[in-house]
This record gives sequence, C-alpha cells and structure tokens, in this order.
Amino acid sequence: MATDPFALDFSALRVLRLVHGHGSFSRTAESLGVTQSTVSYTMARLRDAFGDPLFVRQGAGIVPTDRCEEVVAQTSAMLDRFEALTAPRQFDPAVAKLEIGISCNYYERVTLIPKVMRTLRQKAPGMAIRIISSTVRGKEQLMRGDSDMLIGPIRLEEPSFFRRGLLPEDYVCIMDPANPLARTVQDVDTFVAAPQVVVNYGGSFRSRFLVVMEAQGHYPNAVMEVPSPANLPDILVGTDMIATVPRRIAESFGAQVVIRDCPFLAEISIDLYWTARTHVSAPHVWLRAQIAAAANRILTKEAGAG
Amino acid sequence: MATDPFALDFSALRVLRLVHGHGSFSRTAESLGVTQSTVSYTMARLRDAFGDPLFVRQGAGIVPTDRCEEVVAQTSAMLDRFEALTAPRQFDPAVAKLEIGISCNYYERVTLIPKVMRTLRQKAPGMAIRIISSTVRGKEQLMRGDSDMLIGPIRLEEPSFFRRGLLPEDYVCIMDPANPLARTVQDVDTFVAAPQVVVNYGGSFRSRFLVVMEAQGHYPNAVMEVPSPANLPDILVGTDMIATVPRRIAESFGAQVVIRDCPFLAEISIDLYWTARTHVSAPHVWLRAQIAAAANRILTKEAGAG
DNA sequence: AACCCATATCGAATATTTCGATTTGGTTTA
DNA sequence: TAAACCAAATCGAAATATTCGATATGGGTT
Repeated sequence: MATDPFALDFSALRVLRLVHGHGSFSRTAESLGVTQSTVSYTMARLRDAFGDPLFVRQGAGIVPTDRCEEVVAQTSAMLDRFEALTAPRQFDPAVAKLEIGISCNYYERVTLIPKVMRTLRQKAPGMAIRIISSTVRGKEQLMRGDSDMLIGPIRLEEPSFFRRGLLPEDYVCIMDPANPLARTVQDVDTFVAAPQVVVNYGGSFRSRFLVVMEAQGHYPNAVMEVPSPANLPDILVGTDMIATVPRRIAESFGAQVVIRDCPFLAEISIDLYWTARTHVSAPHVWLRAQIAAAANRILTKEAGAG
Repeated sequence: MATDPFALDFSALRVLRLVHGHGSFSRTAESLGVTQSTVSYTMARLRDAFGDPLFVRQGAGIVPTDRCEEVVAQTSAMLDRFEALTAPRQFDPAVAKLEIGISCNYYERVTLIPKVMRTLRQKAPGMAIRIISSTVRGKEQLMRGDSDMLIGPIRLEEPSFFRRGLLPEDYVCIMDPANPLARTVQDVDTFVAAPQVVVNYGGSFRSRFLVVMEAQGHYPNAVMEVPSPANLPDILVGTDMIATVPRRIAESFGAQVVIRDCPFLAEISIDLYWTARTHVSAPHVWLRAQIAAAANRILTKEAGAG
C-alpha cells in the first residue's frame, strides 16, 4: 500500500490509542460507533504508515509491539496538545452545542451533578454531559481521554493534573430510625461492634473512616458489603444494621434513615480534576466554573441552615 | 461546515505551514504540485477546524492572524516530531525508494555531491537527491522542511541543529596561466591592487578572505562581481583579472587556470547540518555517513598526493 | 470606472472511506 | 480430532471527500 504517514489524521491516532487501551479492534469500533471493518481499515493504514504491525495476535487477544508503545506514547501526547490547540477560545453557553465527559461516582451524582444539570438546562441547553463511573479507574479515564473531568474524594499529586477543591466532607452513620443503636452509636465500642454494611465502591477503594479506624486498631463488624451506597435505605430499614457514609449522601436519603455522628473523624475533600487538554477550552472553563458554583451554593445553603 | 479538527491530517498542517512560510496560497499550491483550488479547500478546512480565518487579506497579499501564529508554532513542532516518529528505523539501501533534499551551494555541488552521487548510484539506486540552492536561506530551508540537510561553510549555533564537520577549506587565487601576476600575487600589496573578480554568492554572504582582508584595512580592487564561481575560468582566461576562491573549487577548474596562494589566510570549515526531524531516520543516518565518507576520501586522497 | 491580482467557489471526475457480508486464522470446547 | 467460536482481515458496493479546471468574487491599483 505504502501509505504516506502524513495522510494520517488525528482520528486515526485516536483509534490507535483506543485500540491500545481496549486491547481490541471490535471493542474500539463499538466505543466509536463504527464497524469493526472500519477500525481494521484504519489500523491497516497506521500499520503501513509506521511500517510495523503495531499489534500482533497472541492467545485470545492482541498485544502491542514495542514500536506501538513508542508510537502511542508520542502520538497520545500529540493528541492532547492538538485537542488543547483546537479547543474553542470563546463560548456562548446559549448556543454552543457540545458534549463533555465527567468521570465520577455515586456521591457526586447525588450531590453535585443534579444542581449542575439544573443550571445547564437553563444556561446551556446545547451542552450534553456524559457521566461515566470512575470507580477506581478515574485517573486512567482522564489521562486516556475517556473523560474530560474527574470529580471525587481523591488526591492526584502528579503535576499533569489541574485541581480545584469543591466540597469538604465527613462521614456519618445511618440506620433505621427504629434502630436502638441510634442512641449509642457515637460510642467507639458500640460503633465497632454494630453490624455494619460496608460500601466497597466496587473496587479497591476504602472509605476514609475505615482507614482511620484501622489505623487505631479497630475493625468494623462487617456483615455485608455493597458496591454502592445507592440503595442503602432499602437495605437498612427493618434491620439492626448501620452504614457509614459521607454526610451529604446520608442527607439525600431524607427521613428513610436517621443520621448520627461517626465516632471516627475522617475528613475528606471532594475535588475536581482536569488536564492541559481542556485547560484553556472556553466551554470547559465555563463548566468548571458552574460546578464550583454549585459546590459553593451547597456550602452557603448549609451554612445558612446550620 | 463545522469540520471536526480531528479529521485534519498532517498534510493539511504542512499546507498551513507552507502557506505561512510563502505568504501565498498560489505559491504553496505550486510548490506542492497541486492546484490553488486544492490549497484553498484545505485552508477552508483548517479555518473551520480552528474557528479562525488564520489569514486575512491585506493589500497585495495575506497576513496571518495571531491565532494562526499560535497554531503554526504548535503544529509545526508536531509535524517535526511526527516526521521523526514515522521515519523508517531500518533501511536497505539496495531497495529503498525515497527522496532526500539537500540545501547547499556551488562549492558542495562541485566537490562533495558528485562523489556522494557516485556512491549512491551504486549502493542506493532508489534514493533520489534533490539539491536546492541554499544561498543565504539555508537555515530557514532546513527549519521549514524545504530540505533535510544543509551543507556549507556556515556556523549555526542553535542547539536545535545537529552538526558534523566535513572539510577544512582555505582560499587561493586563480588566474589565466599567462597572467604575469602569477609570479607576484602572493604579495599583499600586489594582491590588493590586482583586478579582482569577486564572487558575492548572490546574497549577503561575504567570502571569509574578504572579511579577513577588511579586518586588516585592505579592500580588493573589485572590477567585477559574479554570483557564483561556476564559470570563472571563462571569465578570467585572456584577461589580467584574478579571483579568490576556495581551494577545491580552484582545483576543479583543472589546467584552465593556475593556482596561487592567497596572502590573506582565511580558514573555513564545510559542515553538515540536520535537525531532530531526520536524526533517527535510517536512510538519513546512512546518507549522512556516505557524505562524511566522501569528505574523508577527499582528505585522504589529498594527504596521499601532498 | 476599468483593470489586475489572488483567493473563493462551482460542477464534474476521481479517490477514499465506510458499511455489511464473508473469509481467514487461531484457540477453545465437545 | 473435529466442531464451534472468536476476533481480525478482506471483499464489493455505496456513501463521502478530495481534486481539478474553469469561473466568480472582492479588494487594491491605475
């Protein structure tokens, strides 16, 4: 074929990065909404342009060649720089039409995102938000371009990420209002002994209060683990179990459960992260401001009520 | 139109860089061997992708916008990095088919290039060499990608260039064998007074011996200026004029002229320059080695003869 | 106002990309 | 060992995009 490498466009490089990330042509095709044939064709052009198979079949799947790793590393950086370069510099929320991807978890979907969306429907009706579950993969999602922003109780120290603090948060206990522990759970020994539903967030993430507890040599009486706090009230009501969750999640459950202080003080910060790719993009700048504003409204309202 | 910027390929960015360099769509079209209509179409896509006119008409020609300067600076760097990335890593001279551009002047075309070409015809018949006249623009040609290598008696100090010394060179006088000055021209006063044909290399370049002379307060009796040493014998023979040229150019004229020492010692070095763009490219590495080898053969032969 | 220059635009010809269907090559399962 | 299975490669046809040659447009100059 002898393709001129200069005929490759940035979409092709994006396909390469996706194939590298997914380890599969078909999966990449699906995620792009095109056929596997198209991905195959693009890969053929890439292979020809770089004079290397890039991926070789091995067992079930495919593995990248050394050259591929080099090419992906280089072109991935180019993609990010190019995206930053082409990002719109001015932006009219009323008419702009675009989609922004946010990587976050249940907490943010309950507390922050609904408020942001209410603002967006009014001020930027053409802006679509695509939420993906970050679980423990948020950092990769952000780096790989699967999402544009990451919100969560995490700390990324690499200087390649930009951060903006949004909300301070702490943990509280929740339980059935009829649960007799409601009177005594603030006590350390009672808390430790109480039958606990532990939220493991579906991955290797450990809630901060667990880390604090264990640092002090205490281990919860975990009688159940769930991946998400989403339906905790349904689980807790009618039982003697308690759960320990971030305060604002507890508050979102309303009167279904009662809230009590957790004897282990565990303070965390919900932060917003992004990369150089979107740093100067006007719509992204604007959306980040809206998210920060929503966080501030939450804090102000709480201060007024408290 | 609303073009997706990711649909732009590197050729399009190259067109942008060329238009920026030439200050003209038509000139760019010509240099690429396509019609002006095609360049216009590509520019339309670029304008749309970057959401900016990039070039605006002003008086006779066009001037780049601020955004254009930013885009060209960024994408030009990407082009170079991409070229380095796609450069072939292994290379079989016997079968490789490619073209390499060399920027140089008459001296190199006479002394070095013929030897290199003789090697190339034998070892790399598929490699084409495109020589462009560097005059005083060699550095820009190299930076802009108009050529891949630059050979000449120049000194580029920027760290963005790679250098390899090829040949030391000095100046000698040449004249008609019948010219009586052949006996006395080594004398400073005689040399200064002799009717001289000065080679000005068609630009602002001044031969090193002139710089040395003038530093000592002497000015040649320039009775004629020519842009190139190419046909000096035709000019000198049958007259009382002398010319002062690099020794190996003089030698290339054979018995048409006699060679005498020039009383002003002016030593220069003929160097080979290239950039990161081609630094790791196997064919370029190979060709640079052939050029260096040709230079060494010249030196060895001279040492043997002398 | 007429002219000149360079870019923009138009319709037709050409080239490339995409799709849906099928084949190929290799691994797992019966 | 064959059958089944999976993912990538390939094929022909349809849909898109690019290029050309010719012509229009628009600003600056005579």
